[in-house]
Amino acid sequence: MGSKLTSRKTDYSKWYNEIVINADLAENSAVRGCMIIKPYGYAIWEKMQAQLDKMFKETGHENAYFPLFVPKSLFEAEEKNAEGFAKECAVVTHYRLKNDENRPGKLKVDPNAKLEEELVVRPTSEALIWNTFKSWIQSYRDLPILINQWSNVVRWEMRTRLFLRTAEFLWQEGHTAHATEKEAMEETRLMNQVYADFVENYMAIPVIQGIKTASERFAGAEETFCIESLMQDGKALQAGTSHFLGQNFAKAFDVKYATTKGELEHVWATSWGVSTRLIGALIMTHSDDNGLVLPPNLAPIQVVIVPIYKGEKQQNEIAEVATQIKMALESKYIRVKFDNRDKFKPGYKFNEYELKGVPMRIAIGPKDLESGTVEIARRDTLKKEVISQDKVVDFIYSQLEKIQSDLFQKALDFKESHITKVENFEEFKNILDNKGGFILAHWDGTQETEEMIKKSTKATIRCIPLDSKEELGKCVFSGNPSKQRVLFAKAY
RNA sequence: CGGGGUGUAGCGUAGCCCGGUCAUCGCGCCUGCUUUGGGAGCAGGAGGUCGCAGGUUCGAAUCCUGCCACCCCGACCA
Repeated sequence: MGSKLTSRKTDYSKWYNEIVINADLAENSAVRGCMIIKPYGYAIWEKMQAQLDKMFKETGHENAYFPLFVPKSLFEAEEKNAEGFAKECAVVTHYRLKNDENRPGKLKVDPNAKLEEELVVRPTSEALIWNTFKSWIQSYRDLPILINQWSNVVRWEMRTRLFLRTAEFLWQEGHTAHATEKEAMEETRLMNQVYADFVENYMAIPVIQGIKTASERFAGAEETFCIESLMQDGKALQAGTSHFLGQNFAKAFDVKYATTKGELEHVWATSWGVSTRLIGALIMTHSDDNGLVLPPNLAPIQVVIVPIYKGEKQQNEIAEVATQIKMALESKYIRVKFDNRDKFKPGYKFNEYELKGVPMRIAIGPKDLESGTVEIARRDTLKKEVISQDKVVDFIYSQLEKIQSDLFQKALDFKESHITKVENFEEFKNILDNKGGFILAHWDGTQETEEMIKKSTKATIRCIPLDSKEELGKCVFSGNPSKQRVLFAKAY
């Protein structure tokens, strides 16, 4: 039980569109890939976006938008960042097509339309944004700059995975500039906390906050904070990251400010982002074999009303009751859909909305007309109850809250029961193979050990948890002394 | 880029090893009637250059050659 995104790919595709981009960007190399954005998935993303946007603004950020294309010379300015992304960049080399004389009616890239300088389709926007920050910052009075951008980015991964790793994805990227290291570090931590709050309270997904090891760090960052979540199949998923960039980008783009004493200093930076990958996390955390299970706080439709009737007369009678209930719920800001389509039978609709994860369903039939009741079903538990019509609004209202907290609690219980402390490598491998989930183990702090463990088990260090306490021990792999436990898991 | 696999109707597939009324079945779609409290039933119907191009043969979805596309596993990754 418990759904994996992969095993349900076909099912989920039923209500999603697929947009596939195939492009020949250069004559000698076919550059291919696909982007998958699906209307229903997008509706969920919109809800997430609205809430995150609110939280960003509450923490003092404002939205801006920067170009899609990054001139190559600009892209390569911060070397580590450029190197980290070099292998996954889509590159625009030409600006025109023309008729292909060998294939009538077909087009080919016009070799005469080669760009002087190639344009990189942004895999992330640090370079562009820092190039802009350079012109915005002269004095300490200009700081801090707290910017967020909602955008799409392209990363040409070798292999894609629905929602988790698509060639193009939607995300937000926050970029901030600060006068002091301390302030930048505070910002990094703050935004990681904002992510944790959002994911736990709105997505009902428990997370572990921590910092990444050097090898897992964002290219160009000094420190990467993250939130790690656990999927139902026991694999970990990085749900969001917040980077302390130090002065790397300021130095690469020569961004200096005058201090109160009139001295020139490089500014300190952060960047942070979450993406449509979160939709994947949502699916893999809560869904079951009947389809999606959405937390009420994010469900595009929170309540669906399905009428059951024989004949037009009865349909009209029920529609009247349904419409009243709909209006009453909407007055409490509950998102309701009354599905009065005659083309589908009730059973079909029940299944359809279960597949879509609508948290609550109200069914109204002839029996209910007589007794003044409705039947209410919960998506997460699949339990049904008959409620009198005058109590529907209060009942739904409280149940939506309950579903939200129950979903979180269930996921939390799962996560807590899948964090295992191990003391030696045998145990480590055993837990990994038979139980899955997170493993808390001692690590000697070296990259070699991390690499060896990864090679032999495919488990990586997800993070060094923020709340981990100092505890002397021996590295689970090398036996060398260790000061604290770190969090391992197989990850997506 | 390395290793495996698959291409037959909108989707999922049988047939291929053993060439010959084999283009199969399910879902979906259309029409009609009956149905409607958990994905309806019956009857009828539409829809296919069997990935593309060659070759072998009296005859190719089936055998051979070349190409193309896609999928899975690895390296890479939010």
